[in-house]
Amino acid sequence: MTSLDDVAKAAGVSAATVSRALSGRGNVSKATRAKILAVAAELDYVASSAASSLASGRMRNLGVIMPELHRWFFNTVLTGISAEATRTGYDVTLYNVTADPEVRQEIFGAFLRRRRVDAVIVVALELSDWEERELARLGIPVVIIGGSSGTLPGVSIDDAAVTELATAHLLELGHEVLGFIGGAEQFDADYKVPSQRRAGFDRALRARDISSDPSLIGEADFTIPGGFHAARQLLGTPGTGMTGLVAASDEMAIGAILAARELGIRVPEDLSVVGVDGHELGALFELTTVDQHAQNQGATAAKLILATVESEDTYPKSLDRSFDLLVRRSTARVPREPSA
Amino acid sequence: MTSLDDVAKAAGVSAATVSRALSGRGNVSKATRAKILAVAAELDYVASSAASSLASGRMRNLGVIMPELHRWFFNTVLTGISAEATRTGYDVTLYNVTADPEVRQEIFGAFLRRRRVDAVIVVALELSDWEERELARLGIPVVIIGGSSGTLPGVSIDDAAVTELATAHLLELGHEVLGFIGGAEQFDADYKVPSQRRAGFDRALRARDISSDPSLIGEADFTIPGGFHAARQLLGTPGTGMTGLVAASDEMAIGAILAARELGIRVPEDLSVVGVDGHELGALFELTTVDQHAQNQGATAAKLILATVESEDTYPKSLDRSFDLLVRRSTARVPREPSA
DNA sequence: ATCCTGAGTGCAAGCGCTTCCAGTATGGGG
DNA sequence: CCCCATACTGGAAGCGCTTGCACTCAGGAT
Repeated sequence: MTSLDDVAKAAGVSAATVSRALSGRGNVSKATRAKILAVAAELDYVASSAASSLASGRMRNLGVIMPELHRWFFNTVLTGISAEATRTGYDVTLYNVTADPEVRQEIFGAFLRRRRVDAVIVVALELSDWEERELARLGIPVVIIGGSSGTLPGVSIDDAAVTELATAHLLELGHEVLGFIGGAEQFDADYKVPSQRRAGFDRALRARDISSDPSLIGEADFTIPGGFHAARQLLGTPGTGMTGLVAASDEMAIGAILAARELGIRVPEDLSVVGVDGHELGALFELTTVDQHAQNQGATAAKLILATVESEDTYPKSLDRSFDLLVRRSTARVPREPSA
Repeated sequence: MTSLDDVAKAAGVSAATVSRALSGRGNVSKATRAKILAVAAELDYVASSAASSLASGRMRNLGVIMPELHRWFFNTVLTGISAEATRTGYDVTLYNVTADPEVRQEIFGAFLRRRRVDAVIVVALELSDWEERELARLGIPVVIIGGSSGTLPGVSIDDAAVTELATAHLLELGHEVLGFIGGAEQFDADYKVPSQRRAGFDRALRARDISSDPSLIGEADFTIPGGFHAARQLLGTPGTGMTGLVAASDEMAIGAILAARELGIRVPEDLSVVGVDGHELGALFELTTVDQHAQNQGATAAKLILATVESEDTYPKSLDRSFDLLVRRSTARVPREPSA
């Protein structure tokens, strides 16, 4: 392995100058820099990250903490983060916090404290006080995506607004008896998004003075099978008059469409279904949804936090937290005579 | 931040002894070790990874290279790798090689060469000669999952055997006219799994002296929509007499089931469908499949390579590359009078 | 002509660990 | 009772970079 000194000798300058030339910090004359760059390329020199980190305190490494990788939101956000990090020359270290509390404690209490990362992005994880304290103790920038924290900055979208928009869409189509599939109570301790999404649904109904029927609220785990089972129950109940269904995630919405098909309920003729996410699979099911630009959320968070790390500046003022209604064919004007 | 020296002073021993006590290398008396452990816990000491890496050359970091994160196989394998790495005290650094050749070159030519990782797992990526050379140059263990290399060791399953098993299952049920949905030609340059899976299908047919009908071979990209479109085309062709369909991935198999439903073809009464993977979603569609234990593949690869790194031993001799047929309800005995 | 400023460079002191080596006990074998 | 292996421990030399500081040398201001 060629070292800094090798380059310095070959270029006839000191190690300090090579370091400055390669890192861009400090003054080096044009000619010297060019020479050094040439020699470094020639010798195929790549700096040792450990040495560089130890001396400078900078790791060029971004930590990402997420509870799982299977669900669309997570791997999509991660893809966005990774792309942005790579562009900026940063590595991405993934900490997959599992349900096992020991693993979780190990990650916050030990892994992160090795000072491996310059910054941390936390994805859809509700942090305990202890975890927030551990994070704060690291003294590095932290950003939250998909979730919130009293003390930590986030780039999350407005999780109530998305379902409110989805619900309003159905209301505008004339639907008055709406069902909702969202997060189960037991999730909320760990993850506030489900209750926010639910709140948006309620808000939209309240704005039109429509009361929601508690028997039309289903609970699921944001997956396709979860949505399927919840929807089958909702749709199997006779006499509800439900003509529209809002699902708090596209995966659940797709599950609901599958359930409807199985029960012989036509979408959108008998039932309009709208989701939230912008999942790629939505196209296949012609699902109307609120696209939350998840990959972009990841990229934005990464851009934001890396800018902070690099410039030691404060966070930029404006963030793209946009989302928009993507109307496809799973929603339609309310039928004249409601089914069931 | 408390340092090694702080602990040494507080414990009344030298830094060398603290290092030995904490790392487990070298001899330290029981009493001294206990004292040091207590003091370290008290001071909440965690070693700086940069310093430790620089001095020892060990990173305690596992690199994972994958081309994408969306498809089930990738995030499942990654989950397995991550769990195992965390258990062993290793970080996981994710390199998401995108389609952009510049990114790819950057990762192999620069990121990996910073000596950040002790070992690399390459997932489902066909490497160019240059890439293999770069990897070899790092002088660290490399393992391939889902794919192969002439020179690098792999833990992949036998990709022909899985489809052979799936196909044999249909043949045993009496099906004689089988369709196949697999990878499109253009993928093969980058990724040999598709052609292997196809080879397994052919082999099973040949073993029973059944010739495969080229018009019953569909091409898709291993996703649900891909499978859907390919199957719709296959199933839309009248007069083929096809009663069984083998898909090279569960996602494509699910797409095929959706296509069949749309066309009014009953599964399994009119058409038996079998996939390969063991995708969680398979249960919802009652999909018969060949489970390849993807998460376990990731965990196995990680275990293997971390053992190599830790002990500087050679690779273990026996590996679990098992897969097994999981019969659900998407396959059935061939109908008396074939449909269409 | 003299002073000051700032660009360009090298020296050397670390960054916080690991580990080789040497030194001191300690205990069992002869 | 002596010797020597063995178990512990500390000293000190790095690991390969970064960066504060000191120094030189021009060129512009006075």
